[in-house]
Order: sequence, then C-alpha cells, then structure tokens
Amino acid sequence: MDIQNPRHITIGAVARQAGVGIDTIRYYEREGLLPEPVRRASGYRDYGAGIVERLRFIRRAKDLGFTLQEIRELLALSTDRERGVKSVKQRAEARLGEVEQRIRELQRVKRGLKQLIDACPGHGALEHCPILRALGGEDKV
Amino acid sequence: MDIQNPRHITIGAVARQAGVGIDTIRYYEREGLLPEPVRRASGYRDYGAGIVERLRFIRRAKDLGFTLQEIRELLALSTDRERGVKSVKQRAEARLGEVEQRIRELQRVKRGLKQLIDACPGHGALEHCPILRALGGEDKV
DNA sequence: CTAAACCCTTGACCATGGTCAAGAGTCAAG
DNA sequence: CTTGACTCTTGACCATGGTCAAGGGTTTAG
Repeated sequence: MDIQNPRHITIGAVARQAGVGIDTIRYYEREGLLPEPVRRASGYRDYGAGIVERLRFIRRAKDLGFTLQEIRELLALSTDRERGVKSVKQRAEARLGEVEQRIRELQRVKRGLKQLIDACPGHGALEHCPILRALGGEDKV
Repeated sequence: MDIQNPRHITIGAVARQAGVGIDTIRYYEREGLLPEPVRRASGYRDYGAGIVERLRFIRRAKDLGFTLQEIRELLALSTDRERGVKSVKQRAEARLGEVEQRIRELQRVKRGLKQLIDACPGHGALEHCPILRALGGEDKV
C-alpha cells in the first residue's frame, strides 16, 4: 500500500537519500536534533518528507563549523516565529566572530612556525636547531 | 638528605614547577612522551632536573598545534643525532602546511557566513531568512 | 607517635560525533 | 512458507587529552 508515498519512508531510505548512516539518524534523534517520528505498528520509524531537508540543514550547518549543540539551537529558533530571524542572525554573527578569532590564532601559530623554519638550516648539530631550542631548550631529562 | 637537590624531585614538585597536573605527567609517561623515571625504594618517581624543560617543550609544541602523537615523534627525533635536524624541520614544515590549509578552510567558512549575514534583514518572516534558507530550506518534518 | 600531606596503581569518567555488535522482531519477494 | 534484507533496543567502543576516585602505602613536621 502506497510504498513510494513519501509519507511512508523508513529510516534506511532516509539514510540513503540524505547520505548519512542509519545510526547517525538515530543518534541525532537521541540528541534532540531530529523530532521523534511516528511509529508503525511494528515499531519502525515512519518519516515524513521533510526529514531529508532537515538532515541537509544539519550537514550544511556542520560544514560551517556549528557544533551539534549550536545546530540544535538554530533548529529550535527556526520553528519559533516570535524570536526567529533576529536570533538566527545573531547566532550567525557570533559564529562568525568565533571563526575570525580562530583564524587569528592560527595566523599567530603560522608566524611562529615560519620564523622557526626560516631560522633552521636543516642540517648540522641538534644543539643548534632553532626549532628544538625554541620548543624547550636542551633535551636533558 | 639533600632535599633540595634537583636530583631528588618528586612528581608533585615537577607538576608545580611545570604548571601541569600530576595526573597529566603520569598520563604523558603512559603515552610515551616522558621517560620512565627512576624510583625510590618506596616506589615514588624520582625525577632529574631536565623533566621540567621537557614538559615545557611539550606545552609549547601543543600551543603550536602539534598533537601528542606529533610531539612524541619530535621528542624521538630530538634525541636521534643521525636524522635529527632535517627531520625536525620537515615536521615543522608539514605542520605549517596543515595550519595554512586550516586557515584557508576557515576563510571559506567565514565568507559563507558573511554572505548570509549581509543578506539577512534581521527581522521579518522566517520564510525569508536567507540563513535558514541557505542551511536547508523549509522546516517541514 | 601521630596526623597531614604526599605518592602509588587501577580503572572509571568527561565531551565530541558518531560507529558497531548482539539478539530479537518485521517485512517483502519468490 | 521461507529466506534475506530490514529494523528495533541496549550498550559497548573509537580517538583525543586528560581528570578524578578508591583504597592503599610513605614521608615529614610537630
């Protein structure tokens, strides 16, 4: 009965369509990122059509560096018609700030490494290696 | 008998001087980042003076983004007088490449977020929020 | 001598984002 | 009806870098 109706889609089909593992879907459900779907008499999860879009949302947000915790909040906001758009924009701005901070940290690390590499002749006695010296001096233990 | 001789320094003193936890020192020992120290008759670890420098080495390398695995390798190289300097420089260069790659990824993320934020009015219907739309479209599940 | 402060080992636990296995029930095709 | 593919739950396990607790022995100051 109506097997290809998108109103009757099993977890395996969802997993295939969204390109994630079955266990991942159940994990997201446990973690509150996906609503608990209705169940068939057998106990099988029975998903509506929107589930694949929601998984796609999660994947894209993950690619933008949001944690599952942050994504859970975004999803909650996206169904809150009172506070919605403003808060979503604020979250995105906060996330942007974190990304910029992380970029600055990495650029500092990069400069540190570059200095060491440029100063290192690449041969000779270990005692004169600026990398090892900068990291902590002699290796007497 | 000679209590302040640096040849008789307990794990607690090492931890204080290096600014790490006692458990961290034992953890590093288990993980092969620190040599197994000699033991007193009581079984107490008995460290030489170099241990604090070595812990400092580890901390600085960690700040530069090396994993403990990489640090273990650096430490091994720093005592290998044959292959030493050249390999150390190569490790640092590899690490630099990783850092640069990560910076590029984050800059891509940053651009994506910026576009969304700039396009978002910050008010109005959720249906028109470009952030939510970009992340995955409607929220029908 | 006693008590506080220290040390020992073994093994569990934290967060993160899942993955996998066991054992049992369900569904669809032939 | 049977077989194979699918699903269910519970709970263990992966890496990373530690942290903490239990239950015991040691050392040192007063």
